[in-house]
Parts: sequence; structure tokens; C-alpha cells
Amino acid sequence: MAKNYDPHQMEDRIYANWLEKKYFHAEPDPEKKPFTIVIPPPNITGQLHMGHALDNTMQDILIRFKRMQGYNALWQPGTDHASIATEVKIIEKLKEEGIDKADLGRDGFLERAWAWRKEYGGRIIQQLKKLGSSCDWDRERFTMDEGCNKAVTKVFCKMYDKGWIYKGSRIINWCPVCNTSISDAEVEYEEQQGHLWHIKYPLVEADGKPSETEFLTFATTRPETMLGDTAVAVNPGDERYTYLHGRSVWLPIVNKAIPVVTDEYVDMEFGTGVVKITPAHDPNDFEVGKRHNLPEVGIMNDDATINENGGKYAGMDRYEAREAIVKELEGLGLLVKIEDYSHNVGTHDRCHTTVEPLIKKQWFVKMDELIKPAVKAVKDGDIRLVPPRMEKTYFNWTDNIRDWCISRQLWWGHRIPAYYCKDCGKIVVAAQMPEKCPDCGKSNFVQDEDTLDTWFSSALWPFSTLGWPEETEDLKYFYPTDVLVTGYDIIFFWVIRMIFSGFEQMGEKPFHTVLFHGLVRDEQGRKMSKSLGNGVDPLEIIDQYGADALRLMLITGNAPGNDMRFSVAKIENSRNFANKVWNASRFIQMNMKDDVINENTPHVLEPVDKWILSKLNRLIGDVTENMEKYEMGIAVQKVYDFIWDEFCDWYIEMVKPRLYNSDNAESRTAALWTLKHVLCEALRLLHPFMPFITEEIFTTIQDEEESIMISKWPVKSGEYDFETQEKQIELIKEAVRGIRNVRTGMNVAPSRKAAVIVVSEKEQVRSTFEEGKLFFAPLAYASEVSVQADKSGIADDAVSVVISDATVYLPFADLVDIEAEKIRLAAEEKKLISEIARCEGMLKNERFISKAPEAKVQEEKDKLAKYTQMLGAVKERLNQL
RNA sequence: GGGAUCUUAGCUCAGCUGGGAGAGCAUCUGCCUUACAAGCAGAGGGUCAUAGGUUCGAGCCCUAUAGGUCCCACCA
Repeated sequence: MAKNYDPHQMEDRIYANWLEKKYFHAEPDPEKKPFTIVIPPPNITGQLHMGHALDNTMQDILIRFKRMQGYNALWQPGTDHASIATEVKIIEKLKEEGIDKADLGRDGFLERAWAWRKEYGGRIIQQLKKLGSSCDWDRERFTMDEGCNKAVTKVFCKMYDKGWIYKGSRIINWCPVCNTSISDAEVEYEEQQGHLWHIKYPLVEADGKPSETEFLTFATTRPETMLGDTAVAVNPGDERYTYLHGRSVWLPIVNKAIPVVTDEYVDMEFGTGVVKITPAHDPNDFEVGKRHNLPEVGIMNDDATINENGGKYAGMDRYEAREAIVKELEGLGLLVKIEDYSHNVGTHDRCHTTVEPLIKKQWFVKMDELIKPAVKAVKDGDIRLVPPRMEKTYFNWTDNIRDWCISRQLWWGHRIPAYYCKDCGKIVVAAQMPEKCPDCGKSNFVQDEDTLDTWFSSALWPFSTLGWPEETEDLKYFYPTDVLVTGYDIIFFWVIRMIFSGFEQMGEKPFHTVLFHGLVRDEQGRKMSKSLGNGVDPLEIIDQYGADALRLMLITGNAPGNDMRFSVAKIENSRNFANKVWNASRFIQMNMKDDVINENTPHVLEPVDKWILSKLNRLIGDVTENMEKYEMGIAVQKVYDFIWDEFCDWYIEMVKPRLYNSDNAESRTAALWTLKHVLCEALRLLHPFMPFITEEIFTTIQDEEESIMISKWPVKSGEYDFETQEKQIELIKEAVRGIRNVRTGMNVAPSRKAAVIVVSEKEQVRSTFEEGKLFFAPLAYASEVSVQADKSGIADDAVSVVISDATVYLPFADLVDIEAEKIRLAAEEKKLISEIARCEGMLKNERFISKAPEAKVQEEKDKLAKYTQMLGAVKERLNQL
């Protein structure tokens, strides 16, 4: 074994072996309980980031843990995702090659996209593999493959028949540059400097002509939309405008009368309390328009130029028209004033074009009924969100649910299975293009040009990847899946939609737990983004430090749902830990040499062995509990501390003398057995977090099992509960620490050994030190250790260390400074007095005695006794000096 | 505007159902002790944002305040 841990090649070799042995493979098996995770597909753009790595690591940890617990664990990955981001990427890429999307046509475009997907999809798989993900690659399916297309089509048709999918006019966010509708979620609001134009419309006189004296003033940020105004609105409770109820105003330029309507939506406090209503170009106005049956006059083309409804402005760009209209209004004397105004403007998050709200025929999913089981499941605890606070976010969304616009004007995606009869306009929703029109009998159909929102197909992931709509064995066995691991940022897009889709299509929840993680930020706490250039490529980190180090770093010190920062210091620490584990194993191997030690080797345990076994036993219980509660950060921290502190820094050091002493073969065997046993058990606990290094060590150090990833997760057992020995060894540790402390304080070089005398009235304490002499001595830098019941024969100027039930003397005749020693002991005395005061304070409080749990009271009593005894010893020592 | 969340050591963060403040990094001191200098042994460093409240007891629960982050909605 090399002196330092080196992940290179080792990881690839191990992974190849796992693949070859088909350890990841999971088949339906009625004998075993399934544990299923299906994961979302990253998009094909090849952009890998730490978020994916975190996602994948947590999923893999769960899978490995459950597999070791005996579950039939299936982790099924996907590697594709149809999103707007993807299409934009493809377009960008084509542009680099000097090709325009439009020139390729739909089929040509898709062909290029698929070729590209192949290239970059491979990179995503590479990352998963590099990370050590135990995915079942044999079951890999893609969202846009035949099977998934089938699922999407079936759901669409089914919900259409049910009346839950409908085509309707709605105000949608339109990006005039990308020429597509975009979802609310893709709109980014930007603070922009704009103007507020105050405009007045003349009231309409009784004779139907515009008044020359009476006007109604209001403000707008988009004056060009006045071409589509169909009303002005005031608040019904606004007494200033009661006289207007039932009257009309004159819409200039367009020159027609439009009504004054009353609506609660109008805020009386804002501006003049009058709002112009443009139902076709503002979402709020659209709602107002619906309530008052106002006509919807669209004035804009898809490219944001004014259409024929704009009269003489037709053909102008929206901003050009704005200027011209303001000018004309000014000429008409209807422009009151222009104010500078900063306001939030919706922009497309991809191209940052100001979005234009337009009325478009779009496909919608009715949400009110669909959402009900999804709400109930979380309310009833049928689906658990971890951490639970995510429920608040969840309900915040479900309580304000709106119909879901699912059509996208993209090419990269599932095409909507709706067909239009060119002759009679009949709409047929079906899996295939119909032969004949049911209305006119002709066969002249054209398919809807739009594709579906990416989340529509992603929502079906838990069952479509298992073969649905076919009644497959996989589906029967693995559905519902178990845990969804994902970032909280897509709770609305994806989590909720998977839940209601699961209930709607399968009649059952898609998973019982959603485990959220936070975002991975850069070292300064900024979101990693391409524009900032602060993204870190996981593959580069793996190359540098190894997958295990990256995995450990991503999990350590991180709680569910909390953001975390990427840092080089943290990853170096993880790498150092890997090295620590590596060297501990190396030490054990070197000492085992030719000895054959396995679980069945006869051995007689000594107190130190029992101490570490007992500690390990508790660790097993704790870690299992934490894992079951999805507290991975806490679990791994405990394993880390156990291995580094207890096992390496204490146990290995304690056991060294026994290994180097070949005279006592029995003791040596027990030590080796314990070393190996504890190491192997600890490796199992560590395996889900650091799969490669644990596998490498496990397979070299023992011959009984062929791989750690298919070995059993340790189980806590009463057999290894050694309370007495634990206490004994902890006492020795206390003495060692005290001695080291004193020696450092006096600048005694470690090379300078000194006699150590342990004095205790208690027989049990004496025998503890007597038995532990062999390892106590080197740890305490002792030349010799003697144990006695009283302090007879000890020089007055010896240094003393007071511990519970014992005092340890170090006779440093030539070194001891009596005055310094007094000061040190006085400090010790002060500390003990304050501790005693604290204990007494609690114990004197009658309400504490009566209300606190008995165990707590007893604990305080024990402490008081211990400190009182120690104080006595310190005082005695002070008097002596 | 609505909601969530955070404020703990110089930095980055843990702290599980309330019961004597923790880790890593950084700093200081001493060690190449035959697994490991990617290491070992020690040390310093915190009014747990502020103010109240509940409790025998609060970093943890409640209320208010201040500041930061995020999500949702977006007022013409």
C-alpha cells in the first residue's frame, strides 16, 4: 500500500469492477423489499455543476445505505431533459456554426439536437459514474424516447377527455425575440428606469361626443397599449368618481367611446385612482375584462410590432409606436405630464428581452381538482417533506394555484398530440394523427406546432421510467418509489407536479419522502452561475482530489434544505480524512503481516478492546438512526469523529505496545482482531459516503466478503455494550490529557520521560491503572508508572494532576517551579469552585428537584460529588505546597 | 406587498425531541514519536443579532425589532 492515499485509477478500476459484477442491477424480487429512487434528468447542454453532484451524492448515499440494509435498491437515472434552456443552447450552438434555426426546419433542427445530445449526454453519465453513483444503467431510459413519448401522449389524451386539459385564450408572457410563450417561472423581474405618462381621456357627453371640458386623468407606463383599451376602471368605493358610474370616456386616436367600469382591483391610493383597461395586454386588465365582459383588442404581432388594430401605427415596433403615440397625444393636448419612474419589468430569463403580455391560444391544465390529493397527501403526512418547513412553501403554492399553461413554442420537446382539421377546424386529440375527420370526413389534418412544457413530462418520471403506460413488472414492484432527492428551488416546478401526476395517473403517491438539499454556492456565497464564471466543474475536482473527497465535502456539515458553500479548504480536509483512513488501514495491515486474523479467530478481549467496541456499538446505533432520519451530515460527522479521534488517536496508540510485544501472543491477537473488526465495521458505516476508498481497503484487508457495497450494514448489539470498561478507559484518557497538559505548560520535551505515580483510595481505580500500565505509560510519556493508595514517598515538589477519584503525581525535581505550580492549582481550584456552585445552585432549587427528570437530577448530584472530591484533592495539594 | 429562512469563535458552518457552547480552516506553542507532516500533542478565541416573554432551566419554544438571503406576486 502506498504511503499516501491516491484515488487515481483506483476509483476507475473499482467502478469498472462494480459494473462488471452487476452490483447495481435490481430486478423485481418478491423476496426482497424494494427501495427506489428515480432521478431527474439534467438537460443535454452538458453544463455540469455542483448542484448535480450534490443531488447525485445524496441519492447514492441513500441507495448504498438501503442496499446494505438488505433492500432491493433501484436507482434509475435519466439523462435527458427537454427544456427551453436546452433549446436556447442548441440555437446558440448552431449560431456558432453559422446556421439559423429557421433554415434547418423542425426535422433538421431535431436531428442536430439529438446528435448533440449524444455527445453531451455522455458527459453527464461520465459525471455520475465518476462520482461512484450506483445507478442501474441497464434500465436507463430517456424522457424523449419512444416509451416516454407514449406516456406523455396518453396522459395528455386522458386528461383532455376528462376536460382537465383545455385550450383557451389567456394572457401569457410572450418573448418577441425567442418567439415563444414563457412560463411565469421563466420571467425575471428587472428594476428598470422608465417613465410614467399621465394622460387624460375626455368624458363622453350625452350626445355621444367627446367633452371639451371634462377629462379623466390616469397614468401608464406603456402608453402604446392605449390602442387596445376597452375601458377605464375606478374603484366602486371611490367617492371621487361616483359620478362616473355608467358613463363612458372617449379613446383618442382610435376615436371611440369606451365604458367606465368599477372594479375592486383598482387601488384608490395609487395615482389618480383611475386605470385604463387593456385586456389583451395586461394580465390584471385581462381579469378585469373577463369580469365586465369587455372586448379584447390585441394590438400586437408576435414580433412586438403593432398590428392592424393599431391603425396608422400598424407595423411599427412597440417602442417606436410608444414614442409616436405620446407625441400625438401631446399634440392633442391630452398629455398631462411625464414622470421618471422606476419599476419592475418582466424579462425573459434567457435573453433578457422585455416580455410582452399577449392573448394567445394556449393549452392549459385545470388545477383545482388535480391539486387536491397532492395537498391532502402532504397534510396527512402521507408524503413527508424533509426538512418539514418546506411544507409551508408547498402549501403557499397550492393555496394560490392557477391553471398551468403547458404549451411551449419550441421544437425541442414533446409535441402536443392535438390535430386540426384544415377543412372544418375540428380539433382531435389522439395518440396518432386521425385518418378521417369525425365531422367533415376529410383527411386533411395538421398537428399542433407547439411542444409541451418540460415539466409536463418530468412530472411523469416516477412511473414513465418504470415502463408506464405498460403494466410492467418493474412498475408493479418498484412503484411507488421511495425518496425524491432534489433542490428546494424546483419544489413548484417539479415536486408538486410529480405528486399530483402520480395520484392522477397511478392513483397513488409517487414517493413517500422528499429530501431537499440547498444550493451549492461559491466561496463568497454567491450562486454559481455561468455569467459570473464562478462555477466549479465537479469532474475537475474529482480529478484533483478524488470522488470520495468531493462526496464527503458535499455532505459534511450540511443540513437538509440548507445552502452550502464550496470551498477548497473543506475539500482538502475531506481528502486528508481519506488519507487518515488509508493510513490507519495501512497500519493494521502492516501489523497483521502473516497472521491470519478473521472474525472467527479466537480472542480474549482486554478492557481497551471492550472500550472501543462499546464506542463502536453506540456509533452504529446513532449513525443508523441519523441515516433513517435523513441526517446525513450528522451521521457522517459521527463516523468521522469516531475514526479520527477515538480509533486513530486513541485506540491505535493504546494498542501499539501490545502489537510490538510478541511475548504475549494472546493479547496481540485480541488487539489485531479488534483493530480489524472495528476498522471493517467503521468502513461499512463510511461506505455510503466514501464508496471507493472503503471498497479498496475492505477488499484488501479481509477475504471473507467480496465487496463492501453488498455487505451488511452493522447492527447495534447488546453483546458489545461494555459500560464499565468504557468508564475505565475514559478515566485513563482523562489522566493522559491532564499529564500532557501539565507537561506542555512546563515546556517539558516529549523526549523527556518522567515517573508517574497514580494515587487513589479506590481499589477499582488503582486496578484500572494497573491493568492499563502498558499503554498508559507511553501515552503519558512515563518512564515508569506506579499505582498506590496514598501519597507516601512522593516528593512535596512533584507536579500533581487531579482527576476524578485520583491524583497523578509527576516528580520533576529539577523542573518544578513551586510558585507556578501554586498558580496553576489555584486556577484549577477556582474552576472547581464555580462548577460546584453551579451544581449546588441547581440542586438547592426545589423546583428543579421536583420538576426536572430524575435522571437529570441524579446526573447533577454525581457531578457535585465528583467535583467536591476533586476540590478536596486540589486544596490538600495547595496546603502541602 | 405575501411567505420562508438566516444572524453561534477571525472565516465557513454543525448543534437531533429545551438540561453544562462544537467541528474544519486560520492563529499561537512544542514535536520528523517506526500508519499518517495530507500528521501528532497542546493553547488562545463566543453576552449564541437586540429586547421582552414562557420554563426549575433557553442557542433551541413564543412575541417584537434590526440586518442579510431566497421564493412568490407585482399597482397602472
